[in-house]
Amino acid sequence: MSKKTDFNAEKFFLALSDRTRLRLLNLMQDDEVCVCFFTEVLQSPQPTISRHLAYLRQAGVVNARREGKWMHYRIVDPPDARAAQVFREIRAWLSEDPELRRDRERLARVCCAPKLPLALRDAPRPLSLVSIEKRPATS
Amino acid sequence: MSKKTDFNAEKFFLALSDRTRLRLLNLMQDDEVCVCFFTEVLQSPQPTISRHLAYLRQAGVVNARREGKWMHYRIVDPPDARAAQVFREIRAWLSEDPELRRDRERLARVCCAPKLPLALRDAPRPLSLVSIEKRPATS
DNA sequence: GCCACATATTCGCAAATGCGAATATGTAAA
DNA sequence: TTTACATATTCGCATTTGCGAATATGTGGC
Repeated sequence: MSKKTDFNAEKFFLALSDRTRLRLLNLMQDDEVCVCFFTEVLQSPQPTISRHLAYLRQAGVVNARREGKWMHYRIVDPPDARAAQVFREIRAWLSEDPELRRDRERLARVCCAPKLPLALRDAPRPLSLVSIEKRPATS
Repeated sequence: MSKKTDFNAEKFFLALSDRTRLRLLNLMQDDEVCVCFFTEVLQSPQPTISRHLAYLRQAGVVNARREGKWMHYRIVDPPDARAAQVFREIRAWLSEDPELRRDRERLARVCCAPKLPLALRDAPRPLSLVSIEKRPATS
């Protein structure tokens, strides 16, 4: 029904006009992220997260990739060059927001914690955080 | 109830998530513009235009200035420097949209027309267009 | 004061949205 | 195929939004 190319500005801004969705995008800043980490970091029910991710997908600002049972979401740049530039600047702007900063820290903490919350024992971690996690101890 | 400084991103994006409001902002690109021209160019009922302008005002993206019976609206940059940068880029991006281009042309035509539509005989024109209008004939 | 005019706000209602609860789908493993 | 688990979608329902119609407000001129 809708083609890849029907990216429009109103839909784009509507996707960004909700705090939950901004928080989700913020967590994908550096990497694709598995849905289970979104629910853990935002402390929101899974259907809520899923619905907001669907919203972002339909607006064309994220892609989903399946890996076994897990779904990874990543930011995708809009086809139009100026729109892509705008989107990058928006992300840079938002990343300074205090709550969003805390969210990213929380994601890092959750991923690197030696004792993961029960549900996340085998969940695939965001790549950038895995590399931190696997860094040899400074001893 | 709400202070000048409570500019937030969600509200900002929500303000931009509607075609009518994007068209309004686009018409203010170069100058402040009188409400009567908005209704003329967009061909929408006055209360609709007024409501959307109020929306933009509450989001902190435009200011209103009264001049006698007329109200002039102009774009105002957000207090945060990065937000302001983002807003400028957004406007540059949008100004390439075909419909928005046509709207600006239509505004120029309406303002410069020797026979103004009945209601706009005495309406104050946007400054940049007035200067075009008053340019001496090339004869 | 009254009137005319530009713009803003209110009101009522139809349509859209958001959310929790329940259910469905897709995948892996036994 | 059955089970378990991660994620997506559907369903009801309460809340919000958008719009036209009507009305209110602010201003200038008489």
